[in-house]
Amino acid sequence: MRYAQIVLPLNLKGSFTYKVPEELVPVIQTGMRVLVPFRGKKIYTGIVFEIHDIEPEGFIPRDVISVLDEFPILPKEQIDFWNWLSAYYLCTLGEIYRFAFPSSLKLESETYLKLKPNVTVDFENLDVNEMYLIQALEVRQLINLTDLEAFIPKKDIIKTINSLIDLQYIEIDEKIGEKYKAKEVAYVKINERLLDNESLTAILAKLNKAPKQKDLFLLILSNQTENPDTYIKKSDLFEDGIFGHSHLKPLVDKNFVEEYYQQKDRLESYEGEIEEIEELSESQKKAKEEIDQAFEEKRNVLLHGVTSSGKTHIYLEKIEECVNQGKNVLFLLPEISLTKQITQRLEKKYGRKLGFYHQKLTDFEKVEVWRRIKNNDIQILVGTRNALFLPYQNVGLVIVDEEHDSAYKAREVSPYFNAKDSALVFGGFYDARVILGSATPSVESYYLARKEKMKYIFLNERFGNVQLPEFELINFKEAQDSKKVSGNFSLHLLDEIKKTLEDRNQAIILHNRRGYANVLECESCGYVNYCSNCDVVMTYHKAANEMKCHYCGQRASRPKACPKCHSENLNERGVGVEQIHEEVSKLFPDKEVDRMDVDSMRKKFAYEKLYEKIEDRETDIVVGTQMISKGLDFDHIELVAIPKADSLLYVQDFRAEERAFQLITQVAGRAGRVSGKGKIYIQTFNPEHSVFQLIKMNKVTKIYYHFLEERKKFHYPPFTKLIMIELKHRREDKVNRASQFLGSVLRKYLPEECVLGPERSQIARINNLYQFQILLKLPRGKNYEKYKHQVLLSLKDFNEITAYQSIKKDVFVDF
DNA sequence: AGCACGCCGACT
DNA sequence: GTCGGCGTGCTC
Repeated sequence: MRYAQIVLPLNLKGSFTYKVPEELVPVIQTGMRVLVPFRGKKIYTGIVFEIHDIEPEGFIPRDVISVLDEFPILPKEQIDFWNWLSAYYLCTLGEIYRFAFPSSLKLESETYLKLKPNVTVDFENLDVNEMYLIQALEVRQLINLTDLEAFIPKKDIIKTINSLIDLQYIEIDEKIGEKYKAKEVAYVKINERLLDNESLTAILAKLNKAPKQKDLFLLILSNQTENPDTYIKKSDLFEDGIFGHSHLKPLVDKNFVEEYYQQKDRLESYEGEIEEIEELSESQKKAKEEIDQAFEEKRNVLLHGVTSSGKTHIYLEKIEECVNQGKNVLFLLPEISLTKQITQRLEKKYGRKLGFYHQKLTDFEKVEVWRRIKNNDIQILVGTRNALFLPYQNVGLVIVDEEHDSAYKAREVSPYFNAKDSALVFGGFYDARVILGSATPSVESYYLARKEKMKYIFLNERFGNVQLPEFELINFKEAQDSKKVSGNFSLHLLDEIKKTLEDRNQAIILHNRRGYANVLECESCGYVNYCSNCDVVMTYHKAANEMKCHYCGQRASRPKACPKCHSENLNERGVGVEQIHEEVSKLFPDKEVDRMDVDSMRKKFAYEKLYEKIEDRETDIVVGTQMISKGLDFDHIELVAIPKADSLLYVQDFRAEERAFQLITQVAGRAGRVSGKGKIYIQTFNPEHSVFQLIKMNKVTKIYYHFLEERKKFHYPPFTKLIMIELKHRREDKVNRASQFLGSVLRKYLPEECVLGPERSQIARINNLYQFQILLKLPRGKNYEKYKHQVLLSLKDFNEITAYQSIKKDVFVDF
């Protein structure tokens, strides 16, 4: 007897045991997709994680219905990776499965209704809905549940179906079908048998009465004789509007013209020239040699290269080497929108052997990448965090670019894994080497590399020996006191911007807060506009003239008067990027000032358009949020200003200073990339702040030493491991009680100093769910697994309380 | 997760 | 009296 452990695309723990029927025993393998029944007639696509012959106890397993794959879709390495993810991040395999697979690859059965054979229906006793349904079934035989909503009110559906089943008129069935459809293109050609002169004359004679058809026939014929080897696209025939389907159809019906279809890739590939990469500079060569050496010792690498040091260059060399060894490369980026430079360079070299994968592809496009990876047609895959789950056969190199970027961390959907850390483990399973690259490595990675867990390689020189930009701290308090300010800008900064523009150069202004004003406050009664779903104030967006909640997305029109006291004096408080943009536009009325933030980039191709505008130097000043710190590599940006830099530090988060450092350094890196004369202006009330001082001095080792000292002092990572448990529920008292309970259980299992909280989350309510959190600070190293096991036990105790099962619980490991 | 079962309030 | 609200339990 053979049994299989099957993972289902549901948020359920572990796998389920199914019996493998005799006929499937020779074909089933781990990593294949199978169809299995689950709960009644419902059918799911599961994945075989294990095949064994241990008879289960306590229940009778059901049979595997069928095997969907000829070869395993998940390689062994991925199965190991999933198991590791599930154990490390305390999530279920089902969650990983759902996240990893495009939905077309995990078919679910759909429920259909049909009439029972040979029934006679007594319409007298049926109500309107029942009658509708029976009549519909008599016409269409099968109806799925979603179609039903079109003619029966939603709330009556269940009732109607149940009643008709009771009457034995209808029955329920499940159907499962392939969702993926290859994209097909229609072609036409003249029927070959007619291609001799005699038949052609006869046909043309026949078509004399239909001149349009005749012309179309002649068009196809001439195309075909001109280029006998190329196909004639059906859509091309109709392009100039002279002919239509009504002219072609008779020709096809009379068998003069044949129509046929060809499958076409949805994925556009580069078809242009293939270029070689340029030679490395001396310092790049040295860095590359160090990487080679580390790889010899099977060690991973943290490549810490200052902005414009040409990390990409080194990546390209390593990619080339890896491909030449017949192995494939996975190149991870935090967001696909910033792939322009790297993909342009890779495309020119690898053409069709390059693939992309990210969440913005359509489902069918994803399936096509899956197939190409599985067929080993892709040598280099550029993708975001979800690209870790493609069915790679042999990976030799993994590159995680901008490794410090928080986009590698998932906070929205489970599994809550960090793609940067996971990539290191992933590399281990494939026996591939990993390069983490950044100009501002995360404190954690820096620490690991310094502790020799990875090879640390520092590229301290910009490409072409170009100077790093110069930092100037502007004491805004002093400027204010001496009346040398205009709005949010010191006169000194405005002067510098003016000079930059006069030289026909460009400037960037960073202000990391969306909207126009943070709060709209009533002057007479102090009323502020709260979101009705969340415990946050609504942000005023002037461009859209509306109030937006940045947490649940709710929008409302801007109130004309205070809803409480009807005063019309509403103050705009807290400066947003829209306001800075407006201010700068007024200060430089004859210059082109553009804004770049999520709100202004929402339209399709808005980013691309602005990108080109900046590239063509039509834009003089770009005002934006953190978005402008990424990917804007242009030659003529010479000045970067951060008018309200203090706002970067006043964030309640132990990583606030690290983030501020990363953001400032990254945006500073946009300046003076070619000239080496970039200038950075940081306006602050606090020029003495150690982070600003350290950035200004540009002593990298000192900065990280500072961060590490702070982390050590307050027991934060990398010196401890954090796990954050967040509980959510519609009712505040309930989630409060539940988190108190979980807190006490955790304290029972763990030392007192490890458990912090529970406490109300910083935002106590989002989308009408009240949130509480418990923070666990666990020791690193050997004991960590032991402690984590205790956490699991606590969660198990908690789950056993049935009253708390409706509480949504999220566990963030390495929070 | 989703879906059925089962126990209490608001209506014909 | 019924309908339907959602809290609870289970799925190989």
